[in-house]
Amino acid sequence: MSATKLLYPLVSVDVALFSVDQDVLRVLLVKRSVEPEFKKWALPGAVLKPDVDVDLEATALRALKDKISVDVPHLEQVSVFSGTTRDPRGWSLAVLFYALLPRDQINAVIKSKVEAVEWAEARDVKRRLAFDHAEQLECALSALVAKVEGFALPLHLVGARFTLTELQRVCEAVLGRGLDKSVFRRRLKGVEDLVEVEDEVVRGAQRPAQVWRKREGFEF
Amino acid sequence: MSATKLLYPLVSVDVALFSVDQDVLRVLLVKRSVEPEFKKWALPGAVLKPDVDVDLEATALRALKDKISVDVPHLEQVSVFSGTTRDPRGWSLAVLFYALLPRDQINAVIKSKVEAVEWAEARDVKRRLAFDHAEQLECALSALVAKVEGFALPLHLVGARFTLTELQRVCEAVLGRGLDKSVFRRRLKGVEDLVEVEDEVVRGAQRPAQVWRKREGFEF
DNA sequence: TCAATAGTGTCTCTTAGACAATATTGA
DNA sequence: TCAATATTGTCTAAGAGACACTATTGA
Repeated sequence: MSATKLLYPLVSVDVALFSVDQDVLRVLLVKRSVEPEFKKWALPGAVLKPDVDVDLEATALRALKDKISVDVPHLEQVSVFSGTTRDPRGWSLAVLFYALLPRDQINAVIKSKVEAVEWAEARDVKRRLAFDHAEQLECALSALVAKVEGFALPLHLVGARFTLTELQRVCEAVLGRGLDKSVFRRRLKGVEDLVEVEDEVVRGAQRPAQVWRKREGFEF
Repeated sequence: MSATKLLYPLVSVDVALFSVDQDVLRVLLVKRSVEPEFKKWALPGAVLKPDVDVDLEATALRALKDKISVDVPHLEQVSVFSGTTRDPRGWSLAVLFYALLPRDQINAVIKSKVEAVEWAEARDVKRRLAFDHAEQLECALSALVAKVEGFALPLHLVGARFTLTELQRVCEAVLGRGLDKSVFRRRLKGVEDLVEVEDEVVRGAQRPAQVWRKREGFEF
């Protein structure tokens, strides 16, 4: 039991998969079906399999493969958590990623009979999380917020077609605070990743809203 | 040979130790004394020893322990490099840190007979580096520059006592560009980490310069 | 016409950047 | 006095934030 523990660390990957639903930023949690931390809620994760994964991104993708039925866009490495105390099995090392799922694909989550899954409010997770996943979630959330605070548009979180107001709502959900409409749109002026969809509008009981799409090859 | 390779990744830590000398940002390189990449220049590194290191920061400190004779202040995790191709020994995972050494301690580097060491210009390393260390160095440098571009003062790079002009030169060395004196000093107004040392000045063939020190418990 | 939301304009205040002016020393 | 660098001040332009205004629809 202890020889292996001491010679090799347990290397794994955890992923905070974010999406926005009903103007609320959510993160995907799974209920653990094995020991340790059996039946506790946790971020999706996977133990590194050197014979299967070409690198840690591959491990991260594998961690999500049986959780959602679509390809995960935008995987970003956040940080590493390591040491002797974070996992009861001994010396462990977890590389944390975050991933973004468009709001129109939030139902692509696979409902398994083995593992319960849940879209929890990212800022107000009711569950007590396994291992150091509460800290990891906080860390991933900070990284995402920092990026959006720096004017990056989280285009991977909106659907294929969207209005500027929808985009603003998504940013507000990520940031956890309201934004001024005028200031927000002023910023969008020079953004190359936004493309106007001509002759397409969303109608309601008000002035029609212009529809936009993402430029091919946008990054974030 | 291959069973171990496939079951466990090689986990190591590399450290980019930066310092400023003669207004030039430098990074510590060591000449490898063992295979693989024998005799090539590289960032200081260490293989994780789970029975010795409590976490990866401990591994990073150990990687520098026989390189410099003083305590390393400010160790910061940057990124992880992983995969099957970056190390000839097989599946490997390297966690990159950067560290800062005050300019007045740049001679605390231990000259070993086994390993040659060198303070190379961080932006213009003449050597071809081992493994993916060129990429790692670029990554660490970017992280450091980003932090200083965001107005953080790299106080760990200056000596115990310094003038504001010296501090400016250090920032310029890190950023790789000149800064406006007036703008720079305007920013310093509200910085709590800077403490004026009363009745101490540096004299030369000009108006004396006020001497400053770092506040106890400063972070970066 | 009105409610509702889309989209734009305007004012102020802060700050970065450029550059000038002043201060204080040793030689 | 002069050269050299420290330290401070001033002007301008760009941008953020707050908020008001106009536009266009369905009911």
